[in-house]
Amino acid sequence: MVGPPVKPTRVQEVYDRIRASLLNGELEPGSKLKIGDFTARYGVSLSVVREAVTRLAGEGLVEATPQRGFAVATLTVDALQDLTRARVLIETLALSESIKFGDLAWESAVLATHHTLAGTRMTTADGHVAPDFTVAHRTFHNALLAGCGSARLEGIATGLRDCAELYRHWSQEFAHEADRDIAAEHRAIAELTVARDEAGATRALREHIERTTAALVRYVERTGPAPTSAYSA
Amino acid sequence: MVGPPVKPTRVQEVYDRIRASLLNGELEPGSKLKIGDFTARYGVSLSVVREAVTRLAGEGLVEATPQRGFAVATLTVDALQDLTRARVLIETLALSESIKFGDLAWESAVLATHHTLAGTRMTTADGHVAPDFTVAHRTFHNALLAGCGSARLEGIATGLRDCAELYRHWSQEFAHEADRDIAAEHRAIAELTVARDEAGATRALREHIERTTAALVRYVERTGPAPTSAYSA
DNA sequence: GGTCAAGAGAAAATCGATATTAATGACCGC
DNA sequence: GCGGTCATTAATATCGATTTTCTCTTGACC
Repeated sequence: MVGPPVKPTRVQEVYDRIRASLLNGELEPGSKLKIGDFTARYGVSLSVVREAVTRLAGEGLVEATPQRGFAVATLTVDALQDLTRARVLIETLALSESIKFGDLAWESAVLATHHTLAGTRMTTADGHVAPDFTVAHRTFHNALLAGCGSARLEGIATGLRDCAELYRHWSQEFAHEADRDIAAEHRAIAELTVARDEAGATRALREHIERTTAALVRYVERTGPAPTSAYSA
Repeated sequence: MVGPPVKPTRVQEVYDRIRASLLNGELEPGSKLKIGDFTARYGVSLSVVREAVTRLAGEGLVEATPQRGFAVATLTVDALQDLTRARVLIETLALSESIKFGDLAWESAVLATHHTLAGTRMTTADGHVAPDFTVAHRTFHNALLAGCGSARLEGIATGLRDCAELYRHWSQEFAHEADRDIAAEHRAIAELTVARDEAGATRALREHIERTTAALVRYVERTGPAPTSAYSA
């Protein structure tokens, strides 16, 4: 009888905070993560920050280069397209499985999370991405795949999505996708999914993901090959 | 002009060695990984071992429990079946993509690695799994998926396979699968793959994976719920 | 004018010690 | 005699200092 520990360890706290910063777009892709800065900001020792960042590197949110430290994952157009391809393949796979095996509770969750998403404004008054929206968006997409019945598959899909999320912020800040009706895309995905239309739902999801990438590519190509990579020179 | 670092860091060395030990079945699933032991064995400091093990935990080869240290990943029957399902879905997906998009070099590599595998004895004189075979086996399976054109997808598949590899040793040591002709399975997979028979090849791969799991399940059920988990009590 | 090399400075990697926390077993009360 | 409580012990988590490695600047040389 051992409950999951009640008191989070320092590493866990720091990990959570840095991760949130990354996903909120508070750190520029490609920029160096100086361990020293974080020790000061969070009032912990090198080791703690180091371990937290090492974990993030394992998830692919951060790039680790021996002897040269850590940097927020950079994204070249090539890498972005590989990421997108992997996401499309794996997320549509998970969605197919969900549609095949998902139960009523899953269906209900899809509807509920979509309703929440639909009722959340995407941008704040000053034009930034609303934190609420980010959360609702992720929750909705997670719900879609939650019926697949495989914790591993779900985890993999979520990990890939988080990698992409790193950059979604940057594209949305700069390349307002005026020509998209994102709400409609979400609605279509939700409706086709609960209607158990496997082909339709996966197609809608694929297009949704690919449109987001297209916007990202436009952004990356306009900004240059992403803020200086740790290597590239 | 920055080449990949020539001199491996201590963490990297320790990481590699522990990882190899895990994959070679030198550490019993579920057993605790005492940091202190490793510092003595490898002549490095706590921090180094800790970081190496943290990385392994990120890959799923090791379980980390706050305040209670690290243990070799345990495998319940449930978790094993989830792992298998994820592997089947993702490896067959990657194989399909390979068959669709793989080029001549990929085809050649499949044939070459299969030939090597076919020419390598599985067990040593004393009945253990031959290290050569383990390497050849992994190389072959990697080659199958290498044509999929997505480094990410390939990496994910490899990661899942490594997780399973952790236990393959234990099943093979104890449950000699007399009723299987593993060589024939590999041959079928290789032939169907180079023949670009997508349905056939993926079916053969799926059955190959599922047969291995069946043997593992027999082993786990016979041995009990795997050598005492860090939790379970 | 440009290239390359030496040196100062900054950052990462590693270490050994300290503070916390969990596991172990003896001890006491019921 | 049994269950529970409290010291003891072992291992983890954290820290701050030291060593090693890279980076950037400066200046000599081609």
